[in-house]
Amino acid sequence: MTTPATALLTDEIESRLLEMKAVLAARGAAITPRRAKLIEVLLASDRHPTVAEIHEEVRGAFPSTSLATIYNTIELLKATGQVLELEFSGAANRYEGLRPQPHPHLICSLCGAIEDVDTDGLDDEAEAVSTSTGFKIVSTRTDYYGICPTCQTAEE
Amino acid sequence: MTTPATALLTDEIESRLLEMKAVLAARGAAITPRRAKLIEVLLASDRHPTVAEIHEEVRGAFPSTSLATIYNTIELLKATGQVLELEFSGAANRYEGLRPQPHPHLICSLCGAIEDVDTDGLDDEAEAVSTSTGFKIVSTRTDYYGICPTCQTAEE
DNA sequence: GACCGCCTTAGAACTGTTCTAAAATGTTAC
DNA sequence: GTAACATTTTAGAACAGTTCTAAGGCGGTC
Repeated sequence: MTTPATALLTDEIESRLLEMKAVLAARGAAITPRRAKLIEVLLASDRHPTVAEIHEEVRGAFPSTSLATIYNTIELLKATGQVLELEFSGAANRYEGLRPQPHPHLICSLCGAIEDVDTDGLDDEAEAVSTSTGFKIVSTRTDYYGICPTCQTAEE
Repeated sequence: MTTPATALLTDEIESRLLEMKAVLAARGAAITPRRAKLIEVLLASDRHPTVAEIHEEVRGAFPSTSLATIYNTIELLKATGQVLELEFSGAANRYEGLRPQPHPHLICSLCGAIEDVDTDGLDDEAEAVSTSTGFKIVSTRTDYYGICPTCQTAEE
């Protein structure tokens, strides 16, 4: 008997939650209630939330939370490699806590949905580029812009 | 006897210059002196210039040029697919007129240099992602972040 | 030469992010 | 328990890049 997908997801979130807290603690940072809530919000969301969205949700639990706290905590998570930041010009950055390693994303130009792409062998490309150019490649960002299946059917 | 690289480059710039003007003209847009200068600046630069940098240079020829004109003209070029916009959060966008089709870039985290990556077969990856996800992929953005050869030697 | 539409200007407005100074909240030593 | 101290948090100002707005300038057409 296999575990249902939702339970698996919950387990994944749960273990990341513990991991993230552990990394912060190891660095000497306090796991304050606001920070704990922020991490939960980040992991519970499958939408690559913005700072504003995270702020909104954390304020549900701690109404006096300021925006600066969200930015500060995200900064802390970034510094420890616990969050992946997707920067967008002209729009708010988006954050991902579950899979903080760089990986490609699909972005729907119509509805704005952002989906993860699971790839294993993408580093081959970076490897090839590195050897041909002499660059020491540290990180890769790949975004595919297009129309998601839902919007495609809605268009017809 | 082969043509020297610099002459080739000049030819490439020259033909792009004509092409860009032709596309604008075909759309009914005037090739004003400011716009012509902007296109020249864009093509002459190998640094993926920002709007501010372009503005600075165009002002060398037409001192009263406002920033809005640069933004407007870039917008016009974007609308006709004649310029590639590289968006950066927290930093100015950068523009490329010579090769307006999306292609990967190498970005040095130390000196900020941006270099083009010449690739032919990168669409295979997009193709694979498209079939596996159902997304209709329209455009791809790939940035490799790392340390350029120059900065690597300077580090030692 | 009057009209009309496009081009341009200067500056205000806007958005997301970062900074600042002060207040709040722990934590630790004793 | 409490004094001293570092960390966290707050509210709002500051900032940078981009977009918007209203007005004026320019050039072609009839």
